[in-house]
Amino acid sequence: MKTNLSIGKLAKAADVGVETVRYYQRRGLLDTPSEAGGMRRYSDDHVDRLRFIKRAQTVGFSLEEIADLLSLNDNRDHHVARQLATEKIQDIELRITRLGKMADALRQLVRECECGGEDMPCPIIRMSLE
Amino acid sequence: MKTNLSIGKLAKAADVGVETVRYYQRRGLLDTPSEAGGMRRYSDDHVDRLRFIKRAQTVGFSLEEIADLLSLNDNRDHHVARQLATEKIQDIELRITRLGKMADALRQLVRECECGGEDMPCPIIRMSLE
DNA sequence: CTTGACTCCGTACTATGGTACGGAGTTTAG
DNA sequence: CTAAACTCCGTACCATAGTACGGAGTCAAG
Repeated sequence: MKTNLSIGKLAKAADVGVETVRYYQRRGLLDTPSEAGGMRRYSDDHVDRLRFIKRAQTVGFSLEEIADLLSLNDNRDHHVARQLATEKIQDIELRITRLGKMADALRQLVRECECGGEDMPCPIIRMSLE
Repeated sequence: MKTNLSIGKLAKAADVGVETVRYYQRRGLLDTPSEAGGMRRYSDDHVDRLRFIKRAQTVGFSLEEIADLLSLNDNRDHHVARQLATEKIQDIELRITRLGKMADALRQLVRECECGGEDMPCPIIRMSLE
């Protein structure tokens, strides 16, 4: 496990800005290691955590929801964690379903284009959603 | 096809605020019907479009990206539409993969909780993402 | 035919998720 | 050992996606 990253190295490794790291610390999403003589030092775990946050964002979770997800990982109270996790699984499955339908609609659109069908409005919106 | 909705009825049907409808109009996501004597009238198509926007947002698309998606539907230039659609399909598939992995990790977490394993940090973050 | 709800439009404010800036101290490469 | 690059922290600013407000006009139920 590589450790001893400066905040700059951490940010680069996770492909975020230094200011973003600090912002997440302020929001409580990332812990702030104690200063070992002037500068704080970070580890691979911090990199993973940052990457997780970024990925979760791209699939539509807010920082608050992400904090929930992260708390599952951190939480020693497994009863609460299980409850929360179960809710989040439902939520994620719904999102997957929606995305799947969007992709289907787009594939349909592409097929129609290939068949050269002109002037018909392509039906992305009118898909039987949810 | 039900038509002749007032903006208030439209908003209620799509479960958004009236101001949100106007905002989407300003952003060009929804057309603004011409006033038929003082008030604008909306149809079911507008309801569908609003619902589509909302769903797309919950799975992580910005209004700008949603405008792209909607333009696919509206676009008569099928060559461009096909190109754009293909890109979006890739994008959506990536999101689905990520969500699937998150769900897997959460299911794993739930299993561990059920087995009563205590004190081990549950591995949501350290999943082989992407 | 009035009165309360609704519409129109413009402008202003809000919350979220950052990004930029600046001054003082620290570290590290040459 | 010095100069550039980096760190720390606070505060200010920014974009996105709305939400609220207010005045003037419109519509519809009693």
